[in-house]
This record gives sequence, structure tokens and C-alpha cells, in this order.
Amino acid sequence: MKKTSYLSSCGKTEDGADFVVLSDVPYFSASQTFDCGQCFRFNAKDGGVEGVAFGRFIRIEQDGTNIKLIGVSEKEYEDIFAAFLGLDEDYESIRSDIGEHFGAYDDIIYEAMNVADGIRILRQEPWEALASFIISQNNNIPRIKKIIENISAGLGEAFVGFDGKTHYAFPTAEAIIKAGETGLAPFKMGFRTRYLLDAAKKYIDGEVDFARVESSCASDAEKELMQICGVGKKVADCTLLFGFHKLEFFPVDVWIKRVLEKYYPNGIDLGALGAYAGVAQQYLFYHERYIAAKSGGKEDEK
DNA sequence: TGCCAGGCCGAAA
DNA sequence: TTTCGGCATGGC
Repeated sequence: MKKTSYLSSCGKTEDGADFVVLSDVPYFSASQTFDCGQCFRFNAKDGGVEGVAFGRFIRIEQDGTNIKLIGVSEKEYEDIFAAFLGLDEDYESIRSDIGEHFGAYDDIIYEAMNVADGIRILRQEPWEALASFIISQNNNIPRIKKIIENISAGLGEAFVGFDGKTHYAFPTAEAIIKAGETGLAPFKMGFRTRYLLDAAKKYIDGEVDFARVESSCASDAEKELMQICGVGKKVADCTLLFGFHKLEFFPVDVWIKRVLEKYYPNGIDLGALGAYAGVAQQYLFYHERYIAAKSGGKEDEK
């Protein structure tokens, strides 16, 4: 049975921070969900995961299927963070659908679903997802995170989190445009700077219309985003998957190319992977990186 | 030190 | 239409 609210209690900490407690949440791991390269603003800290989303600083503490969200009120949980964390999706049936579509090719999907069984696709803000994946191209995750933190601190709106410290929202497109090429130079984004500027301009003037992206069919949504200079198929697909929560998109990056060559040597029909191909993509991506990390960062010979 | 990174652009074939 | 060099920068 589909269950979308796991809220069991809420209240305030000794320091006066709002919190909510969720219980019996299946298929959710905060560490996996925030360590699979879909989101760049959260980090593991003191046994939990912390970061900024929707202009708020939140902390996630997890003990098995019980989760505590600190810095989140009951209303914010219902309005924003249940969806942000993907807790409004039924992963039991999603996983079953993935098995039906990928299992016919190779059993690797079951291994990946097992290793990465706590990943949920987040529902991030579309502009932030677009900008983040523009920055991600031909770049490594630690540096992507660093650049995003730096532009947030430099151009994002400051606010005080429940921990009493100053945090920064992701910069708006207006702030990016206002900074211009000169203002963006200190962040050392290299050739990505003009891509980010083009995205901000086209987003603000409506040339790329997010409402149209939202309501379009898959190929039209992709085309709409690819009008931006610096947005190819991969960046568009990541934006659609992680920012617009279109779970059918299956972004193919260097890691996934490797996975496809390794486990699906006879090819796979990328156009018929089902409504949740993007979730499967994250399972496979996480699994492959997990293997690489275990073998000392070196891949097996092909 | 050199290779590579959640790619894309633009020119050449 | 496909292929391929170049791109800014820094993590490892």
C-alpha cells in the first residue's frame, strides 16, 4: 500500500529549533541519497547529513527506518520537505517496475538495487538543478561542491540557520546575471561561466520556459532546456530528473557509459526503460562508484 | 606530474 | 550526420 506521510511527531529542540520525526520509512538512506551525486549542497556531519535546500538549513538524523529532520516544522515538512526527500513516492512499486524493465537484460540491476536500496530521487528546485549540472560538466564532484558553495556564499541570500550560523541560499538567476562575467570570475568556473550566464538569461526572459518544460513530453522538455548554450542531453536529462522529478529520464554520463558497456554488452533500448528509468540510473551509478571506491578507485580491466 | 572529471561546442570530414 | 580537438580548473 502506498504511504506518503510517515510523520509520527514534531516539536522543538532545547535550542528552539523545529523538528519532525518520521517512522517506518522504507527504502530511504540519508547518506546514500545525498552521496549519489544528485545534489551538491549536503554533507555528512556528526553522524547525520546537513545542508541547504529551499532556503533553509536542515539536518537529517537517521536510525534505521526512523528519521529526524531538524530545522523543519510540521508545515514545512508537509509543504516542502516530504516531496524534496522523495517521500511521496511509492518505492515498492517503483522497484518492481525497474526489475521488470532492467531485469530482462542482466541481473546487475538487482545487485545495484540491493547495494543502493536507500536512494531516493530528490525533488530539487529546477533552477538550482539546472545551474548545478551546468557547473558539473567535465568536472569532479568535490570541485563541483566547492564551486557551488562558493557561489552560494558569494551571491546567495544569507540567513541564519537553526544552528545559529549563517548559511546561504543558492543564488537566484537574477543574482547570476547581476554578477556578470566579471563578478563570476572569482569562482573559477572556467568555460562554464558563460553557460551559466546564458542559462540565467534565458530563464529570466522566458526564452526557456520552466512551465513549458514541466508540462511537455519528454523530447520537447529536453529540447526546451537544450536551447541553452552549454546544456546538452546529459545536463538536460539530469535537470529533468533531479529538478523536475521526471523519473523516466536516464542520464548517460561517463559512469553510466561504463556500466552499459560492462553489463549490457548487447545494448539496451534506452527508449523503453519504463517510467522509473532515472531511479534505476541512480542505483547503477551508485553501485558502480561503490565498486570503484572499494577497488581503490581503480576500475577493473575491461 | 599527468590523468581525469556526472560534457558541450564548433569545425571538419 | 558523426567525429574529434579544445576547453578552465583542480582533485587525486
